[in-house]
Amino acid sequence: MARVTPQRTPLGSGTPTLDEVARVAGVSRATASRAINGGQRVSARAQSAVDLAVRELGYVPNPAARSLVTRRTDSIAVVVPEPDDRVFSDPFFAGTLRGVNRVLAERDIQLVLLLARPGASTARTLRYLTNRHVDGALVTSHHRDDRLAEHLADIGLPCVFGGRPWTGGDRVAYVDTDNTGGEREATELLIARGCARIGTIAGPTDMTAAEDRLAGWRQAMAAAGLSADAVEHGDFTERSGEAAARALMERHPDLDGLVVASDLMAVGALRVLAEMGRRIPDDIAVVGYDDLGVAERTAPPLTTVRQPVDEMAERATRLLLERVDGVDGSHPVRLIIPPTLVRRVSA
Amino acid sequence: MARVTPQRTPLGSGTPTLDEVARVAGVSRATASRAINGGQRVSARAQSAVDLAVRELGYVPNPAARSLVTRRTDSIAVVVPEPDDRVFSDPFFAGTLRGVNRVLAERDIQLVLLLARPGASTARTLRYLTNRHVDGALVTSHHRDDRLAEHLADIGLPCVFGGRPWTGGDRVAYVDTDNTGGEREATELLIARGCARIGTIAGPTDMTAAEDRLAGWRQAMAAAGLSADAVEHGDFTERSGEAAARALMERHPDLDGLVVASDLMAVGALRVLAEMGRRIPDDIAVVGYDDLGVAERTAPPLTTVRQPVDEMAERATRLLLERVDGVDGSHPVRLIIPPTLVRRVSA
DNA sequence: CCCATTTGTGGAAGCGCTCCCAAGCACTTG
DNA sequence: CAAGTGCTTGGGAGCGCTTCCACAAATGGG
Repeated sequence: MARVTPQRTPLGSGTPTLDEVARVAGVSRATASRAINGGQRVSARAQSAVDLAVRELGYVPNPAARSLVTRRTDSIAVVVPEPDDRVFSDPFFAGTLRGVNRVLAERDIQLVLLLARPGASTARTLRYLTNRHVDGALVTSHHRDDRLAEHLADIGLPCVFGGRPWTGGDRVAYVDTDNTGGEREATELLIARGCARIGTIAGPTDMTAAEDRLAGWRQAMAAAGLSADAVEHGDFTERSGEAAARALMERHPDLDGLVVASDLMAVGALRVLAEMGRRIPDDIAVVGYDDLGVAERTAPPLTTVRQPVDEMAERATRLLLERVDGVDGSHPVRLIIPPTLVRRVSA
Repeated sequence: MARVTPQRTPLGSGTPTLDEVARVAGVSRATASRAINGGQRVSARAQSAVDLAVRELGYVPNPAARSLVTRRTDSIAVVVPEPDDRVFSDPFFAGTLRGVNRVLAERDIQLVLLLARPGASTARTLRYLTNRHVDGALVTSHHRDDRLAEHLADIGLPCVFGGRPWTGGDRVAYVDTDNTGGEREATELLIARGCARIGTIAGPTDMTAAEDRLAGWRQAMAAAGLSADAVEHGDFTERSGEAAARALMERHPDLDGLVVASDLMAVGALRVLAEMGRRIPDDIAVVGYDDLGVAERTAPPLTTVRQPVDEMAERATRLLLERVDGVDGSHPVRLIIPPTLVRRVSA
């Protein structure tokens, strides 16, 4: 890590320091510091003198100096081990970021976005976290191979996972939704409406949420005594949903029900089904997963399983902040938020 | 800003410091520091001793301490004065983040995402930047009212804007694309193919990109002697495109050409036109703007103006890093990247 | 009215790091 | 052989801040 141009500015000239505030306010640096940080054990007189000086000088504390001694950075990382377009275009990500941001805004904590390309830069990400550049980490969209959970547990950085990690789930806290139950319920809906040949478009095999949903589909199918052989995998994108639907319908033209592990993939599937002239839901009923905006705008509107992403993100963030504050040692809490089936037209 | 639980860990126990590295390597702290930071003026012997000690101890430098003296944080902020879903679901944002990240990855600089709700938290954002928590700022998607450009120029933080700011454009650097020229060209295409009644769905009136595109449309219309009265505004979302198209077609049912200021809005417009039974491009030709993935998947594929978002973001980031490195004082550079017309089916 | 408490204050000691500077050293060179 | 040259090296100062600690001043109870 070659550093560049030190450019050691004198600074005595520009930015005011705590010393100057103290001098202007006519108190010691210690008192000024106390007054600025919550004002415990500070007389009203001193407090207002400091306040005035701060305003007058336009003083802002130097975060590096502060965090050097407090050992806090007042920022947390959101780790996304997947910087492809996929992440950004997925409303799941948007919702997560929104939820996180809402909580952080309350407390004046900043968000550092760590986009780690799988493989190469995982090391970099890990180094950054090990450095304690941030007070904690929120990991989202992790895959089987990045052993992030274990690594983070090893370095002892407060962290919370969005979604159950593959391994190390017993060592880190995570917030998840009942993917299995949700998809089971979705499948049961199709069964209840009389579908007999139900296929599924599952998500990537290296993500727990996808595998859990697939398991839910399997459970419902087994319970109804239906054969669970019509499975195709996508990667949660619309395009992959198209491809999967095409493959599925080719192998199983008799399908009258389709359980899709994400709304985006369902959009692709709907398009393919429309092309093939299948009427929905009469010829084939379709149910998606997510309900993050797209489901209500498809043709026809998509019956789907809603996961409360905002809430999950919010809960995860609060959990993380608690651990950062040291409220709870490092007990690996897990929080499961229930999904809800949302009925529209497609099933 | 009340701080929480100081939890002053002794640290002498846990994380190794430079002192310990120096002791283990049998050199002074100064030499150890030099060895770690690029190894200028360090003998091979000392260098390898330090390297060994670092590895052995698992030493990672404390970023706060380092940045306290170097006055650098090795991180930059991406400021998004608009944390709505809009930002996230817009491929423009995704492309920007991708471009930025690509450049930062080369240099081990981190990305702090500053989502500022318009109004309230702008102050917070500004404070964060004033604090010099980051070495520089990249501002994207700014609106007329956040006087971010002036503020940033005032506090003297290195910054680059993505898109020309409303005011203060003479005080800050920015990277933009020729929105006016791009939309003019798009309009000329419609005129060339024989359209005589051309309407436009413009973007929000408080964004320069949107206004520039509208100006381009006007220029082309004026040059062709056509009346430029069929204008409707959206906010770059699909939904607003729908509404605008509906309104436009109601007021001007005779339209045979439509210039839309974003592909997302064009998607909405296409849907409305299809509902109305208009054939595209025969009854009405449509041209979009962006070409960031959606245009090639519409029905029919959308003729559009491509803005090279990735490149713009990359250039902007490089420009920012130059200013952070102090290569260029604060000369308000501006960089204009040309758009290109991409012909598909819709026009 | 004195002593025990509470409350407010400032001095000073660092937090871990970088970097200036002067000194040390092994060589050249005149 | 003395003086100059270039490269390494470590001492030490200091970045701006928080917080421990000791002390002074105010308060209150017996």
